Amino acid sequence: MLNERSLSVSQECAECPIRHRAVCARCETDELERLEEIKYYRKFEAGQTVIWSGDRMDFVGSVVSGIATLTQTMEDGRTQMVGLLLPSDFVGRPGRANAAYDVVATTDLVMCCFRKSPFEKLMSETPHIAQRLLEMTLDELDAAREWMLVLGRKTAREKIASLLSIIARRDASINMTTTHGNIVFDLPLTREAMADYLGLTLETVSRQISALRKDGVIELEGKRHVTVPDMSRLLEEAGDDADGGVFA
Amino acid sequence: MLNERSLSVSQECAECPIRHRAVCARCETDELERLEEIKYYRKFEAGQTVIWSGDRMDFVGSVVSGIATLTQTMEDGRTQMVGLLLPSDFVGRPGRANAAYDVVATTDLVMCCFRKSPFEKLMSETPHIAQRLLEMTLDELDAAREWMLVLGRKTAREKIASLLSIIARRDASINMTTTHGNIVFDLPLTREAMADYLGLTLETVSRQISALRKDGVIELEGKRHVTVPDMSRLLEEAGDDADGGVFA
DNA sequence: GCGCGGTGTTGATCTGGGTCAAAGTTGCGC
DNA sequence: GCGCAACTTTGACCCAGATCAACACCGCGC
Repeated sequence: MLNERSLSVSQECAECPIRHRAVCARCETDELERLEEIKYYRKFEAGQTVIWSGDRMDFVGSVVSGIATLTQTMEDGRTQMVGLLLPSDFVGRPGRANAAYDVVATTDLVMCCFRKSPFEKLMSETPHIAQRLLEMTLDELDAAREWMLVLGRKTAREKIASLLSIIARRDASINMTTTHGNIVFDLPLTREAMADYLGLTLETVSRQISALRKDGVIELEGKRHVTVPDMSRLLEEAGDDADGGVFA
Repeated sequence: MLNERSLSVSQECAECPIRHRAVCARCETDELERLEEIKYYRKFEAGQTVIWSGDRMDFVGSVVSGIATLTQTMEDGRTQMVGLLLPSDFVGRPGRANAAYDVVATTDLVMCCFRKSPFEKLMSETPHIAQRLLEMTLDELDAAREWMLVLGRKTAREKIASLLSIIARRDASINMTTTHGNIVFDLPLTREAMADYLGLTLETVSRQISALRKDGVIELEGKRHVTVPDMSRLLEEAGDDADGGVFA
């Protein structure tokens, strides 16, 4: 979690992923200076809604720390998570006035935001920003399509294994928490949120997690702390070839 | 279908969606001239594979006429369609060497292609190309996420209705084939392809289409020719609010 | 006209995951 | 430390859609 110190003018840039990854990788000095003018931070507590689908959205931004979800809900209450936002992920769509999805913080969350219209102006004047966003959007599109295979064709057990694989990988790239070869991480989602991501019920999620534990594919400490003794085994359970699959 | 006449140098630009929609909308003359150098057409017959997942892909392009599908296949043969390419849709990913999905022509198909590396160079020199691609990619991402809701949370009947809605709409925007209020179109997909799109079996697709016909939601002439007497009824069956939903 | 392969329909049966219900676990405010 | 609420697990039963099977339709080559 970002402390006040790190939010001071001189420090924040080093901490802000969008500055580094989406906008600033190849920025010149004058662009950096302009960015300062339109940038601000927002903090949310676990459970808080960042924005409701349909609401006016006058900013874009990226996750600095914490986790948020993107969900769609039908009138009768069925909900489907369509994206998981981890640190460095970009939120919001240049050129669209209203949010298309509910964005909800599932942990305490810090976002680095940019007012939209100046951001768009900056983008139109700075070619590599659009290119960087294109690259990121294409990655998201690949992830969404990979997830379509999970939702459409995988069994409940494969779905759980796929989700654990993704979390393990994303988490590893941030925290590098491995203990003598084991991969160790905390589930950032409740069983219900996992169910909404996977197109299952929470009961089925619970049962399949129990089954994977019973079969030694994962180890559980409490409800959330997971150890994966053999990642290739987990990938196999997910129905991916060991060489990549969901991680492409 | 494009005839030879329309492929001559002076006519083709008017017919080529990418030129108009993805690249040329705001091009200057010199850019148009450069584009000519790297542009070529490819034709495919129904059933032909445009490119296999994993193969080297040295072009990007867009569909001029006909329909293609984007599919993923697991080792055991389960397949999931992750995209439907209709005229004007863009194919390929700047900055990636190999195809991520199988692309298959489901009807006779004409594509307008650009050799990739000159296209990328052009893109880096012409800001609005990257911006246009970003816009298109964001639209595709929205479509993919909309489809995640269909795959994860809708019933078989709702899935069929959702697919019919999408085809009706896309088709209408191209052909405007409505007869005194009715929406009329031909299904461009086999029952099996529909099943692969919807995460169902072909038997279930067949049964649900029969059920929708029996209930008067659609009318069928032969296996493929569909009439929708009441579009809002179809949208209701799809589980979308009448105001947009899948069409957002 | 006939046979054949691709496509589509329909029926019978099975089953993975949903639904309903109950009880266990954890953490927090008082 | 108690009580409550949120979260999780587990069991019993059910049903939507898968699977297996048979047959109908249709265009095409001979």
